[in-house]
Amino acid sequence: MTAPIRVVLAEDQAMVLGALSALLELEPDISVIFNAANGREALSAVGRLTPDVLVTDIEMPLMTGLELAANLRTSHPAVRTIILTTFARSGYLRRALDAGARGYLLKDRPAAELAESVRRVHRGLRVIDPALAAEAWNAELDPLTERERQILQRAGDGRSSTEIATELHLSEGTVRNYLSEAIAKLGASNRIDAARIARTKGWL
Amino acid sequence: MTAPIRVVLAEDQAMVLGALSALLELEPDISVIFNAANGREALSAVGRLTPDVLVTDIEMPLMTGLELAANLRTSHPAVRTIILTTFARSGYLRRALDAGARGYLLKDRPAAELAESVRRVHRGLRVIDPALAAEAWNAELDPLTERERQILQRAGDGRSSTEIATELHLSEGTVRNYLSEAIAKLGASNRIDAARIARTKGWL
DNA sequence: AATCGGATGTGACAGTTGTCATGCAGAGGT
DNA sequence: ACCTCTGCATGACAACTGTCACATCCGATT
Repeated sequence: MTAPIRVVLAEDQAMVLGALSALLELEPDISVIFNAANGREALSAVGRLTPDVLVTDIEMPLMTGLELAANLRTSHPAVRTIILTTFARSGYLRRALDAGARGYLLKDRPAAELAESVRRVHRGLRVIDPALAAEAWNAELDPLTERERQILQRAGDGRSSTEIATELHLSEGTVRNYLSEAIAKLGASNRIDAARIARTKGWL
Repeated sequence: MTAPIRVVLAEDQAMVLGALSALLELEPDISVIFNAANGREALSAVGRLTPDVLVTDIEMPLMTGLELAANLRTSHPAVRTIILTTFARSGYLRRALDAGARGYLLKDRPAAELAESVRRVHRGLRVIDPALAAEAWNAELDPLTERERQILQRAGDGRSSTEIATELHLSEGTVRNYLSEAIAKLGASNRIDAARIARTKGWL
């Protein structure tokens, strides 16, 4: 028998981390050598242990999974990264691939796919959630400008045009113009709807 | 040796569900007899299998964990329910306890606490996340009426007063009145802000 | 040099939202 | 019966929001 695949796991919810670890440890050909609670911890573990595969969540404190992937791409190119996340957002997938990730897996896929994905990625293959890959193929690009994004974020948090204008040193009319533009671009019916849509696409 | 504790698990993210199941199955005195993907499935599984303990997430499609707990309290009072969730919201905890839950556990607690909590609850004890319990002690009560909650939910999704009025068979003025009330009660500056505040407290 | 897109601004207008006073009907408590 | 609370409603007014037409400035592309 060949040596097991050595895996580092990164996930900020301790119980989910422990559970995923238990799940992978059930596989005789896979060995979880470190459980990291955030991206920073994972980065240092990878440096010390040089695993074969890294499985990481995206939204974590200190360092996100996407930042981690981007970092490892240059510092440890031999380590193959799988992003494991709740979010089926084409914007995230795009960023993950740009960061050199070899896999993008959703937490609502069956548990068996995790080990299988680790094996595939270890063999040098790519594993992209099929539904999301299809969607990303013809997904619109982010139509928002940087200003529109800034303003939409704040509007989505319940700030008024006046407050946003003050905060960003703009006139109130300008803020309303940007929001109107964003609403039109996203086909939304008001600022809140627009913020919601942008969030689900991973553009905020 | 006594018979193992029979557990039904409910969690909508399949991979997390499988992983938690694997984690509990590692314990010799615990046996996971059903994995449910939502509250409705869990409800029927409990009816068929009458487990000792139910471990359930809150936010799930078709039926939330809180609704499930409330339902089981009367239909199957012998089944002890543990809520396992990401959200440290005192409003959720309060609703969970009102719904007859015996445990409220956060997903960012160590993995070992899950099995331990199952055992304690099975022995008839309560298990409440200590930090959250302390916070809930002096947390404000939910000031919203049922109508206000319904309307605030929809407003927070970007629906206009008119749309909400049509959907709920109310007049537009009434919808605005309820929103105005909710905004005042929550000390918010507009409907969006109000929805945001209510959500972070677990009142939506 | 000419053009274009992005960032910024103004002014005007219509539509939506937030507030308040006030009213009415039904459910419960005294 | 009487009172009070809650849910629902209306109307009026002020404030906020969304849209549009138009204008200026700047940097990048052609």
